[in-house]
Amino acid sequence: MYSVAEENYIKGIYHLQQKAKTVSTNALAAHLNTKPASITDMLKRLQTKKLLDYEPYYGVRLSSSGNKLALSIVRRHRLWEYFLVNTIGFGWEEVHEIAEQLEHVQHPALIEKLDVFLGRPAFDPHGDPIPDMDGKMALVDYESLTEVKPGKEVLFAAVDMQTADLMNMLQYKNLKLGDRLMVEERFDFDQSLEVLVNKKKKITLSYKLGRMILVKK
Amino acid sequence: MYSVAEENYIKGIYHLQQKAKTVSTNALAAHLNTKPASITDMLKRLQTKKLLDYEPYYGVRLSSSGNKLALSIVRRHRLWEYFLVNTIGFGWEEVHEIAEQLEHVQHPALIEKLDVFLGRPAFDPHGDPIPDMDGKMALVDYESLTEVKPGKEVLFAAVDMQTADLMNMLQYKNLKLGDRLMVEERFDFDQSLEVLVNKKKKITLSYKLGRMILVKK
DNA sequence: TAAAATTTTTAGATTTGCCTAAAAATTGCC
DNA sequence: GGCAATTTTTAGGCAAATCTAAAAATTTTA
Repeated sequence: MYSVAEENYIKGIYHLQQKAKTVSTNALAAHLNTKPASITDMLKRLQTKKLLDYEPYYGVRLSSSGNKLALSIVRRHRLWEYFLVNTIGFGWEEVHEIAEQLEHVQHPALIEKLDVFLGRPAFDPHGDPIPDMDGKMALVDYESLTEVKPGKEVLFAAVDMQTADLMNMLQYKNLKLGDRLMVEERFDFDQSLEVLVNKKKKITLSYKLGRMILVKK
Repeated sequence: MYSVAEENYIKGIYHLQQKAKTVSTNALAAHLNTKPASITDMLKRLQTKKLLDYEPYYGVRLSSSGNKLALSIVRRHRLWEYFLVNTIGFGWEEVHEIAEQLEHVQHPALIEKLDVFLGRPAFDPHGDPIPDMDGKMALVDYESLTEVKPGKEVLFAAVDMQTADLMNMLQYKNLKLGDRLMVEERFDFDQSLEVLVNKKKKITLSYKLGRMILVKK
């Protein structure tokens, strides 16, 4: 079995790999809130466990077994998030931190039983797809709200990163997954957006916030 | 917050304290599967955190804050066991090890929300009472089946310790909490028992097994 | 009650996972 | 292409939690 620290490294590399082919020591250090020297240490250890391909000075990639492990951690995390929101009534802004702990609970049958109880959900409360036992998950093709042509109606499908700050902000603006959004204006001055929500309410979103809102047609 | 190791020491001392006033280094080492030297180390650390009263060579007792912490860990453990059996369908023989991990997940609202969802159960699947938020729980006065007078009918109320071996054995003999038991014979030779279950089936129990079966009137 | 047996503590070492400071390698720029 | 800036690694150290072996204290027993 793998330690909590090891699992967090693998998961971190997995997430950063979604945006770039290989992951740098500094990027991983920032993501995991540690120092670069600690990253080098751990990469060497995970290398010997064949979870990743690590070439000093050239960044790191997950091996196929590392990728499999990452998907299983992501699966655990997202199923627990679904449970926390839909079964015991947490708000979506609170569950990320709890799921970070729950995802490391080890037991061969636990996640399968949880999945069955929850009804094998395909998406977590933030719109991210939940991998199945074999690591397969729904293909998603979200784009950021800042990239949508004004006048086109889209669906709020997911958030880019689940920081509590962001979730609280969305809560405050009363934006929920599934809302219909139409960009009415995009101002060149500060790139802020005027958005019509569900054909009723017009709200203002900063560029930074718009970037975090992922939508689909 | 306290580490997993610290919580396990506090919980171990709590359980051993149920049977004796003070807990010896050796007893705790056996209970936690560590060496006596490690126990001494940790007791000194927990002493400085005021969780216990430790007098070298004279055993240890939980302080009132240690006792409060122990009860909250026991509460978490038993609520998770209840969830695993009654919500997602585990057998009672499998859940102890999983709950050992889940009990260390830290979050101010998690256990309260879980408790509400479960309907504030008073007993876990092994018949042990679940402490409430203030550490209060149902008073139980169980006795071992080996101490019951032959001919007296009693209810199977709890098991003394939840080892997987014991739970599997009870599973095999088809004994469940709530069964009505009557000791028909107790043999002097090996102290084994002949027991009538639910007025229908007669089974044989070894002394060691009978000791683990806790009953009430 | 003194020697033997047992229990407990101390001393010193190990592993994991992290740190800081300095050295080495790579990249960026004129 | 060479110097400066940046990134990454190495070296050495630290804290938590464990271990073994030896010393000290307590308890048992003859």
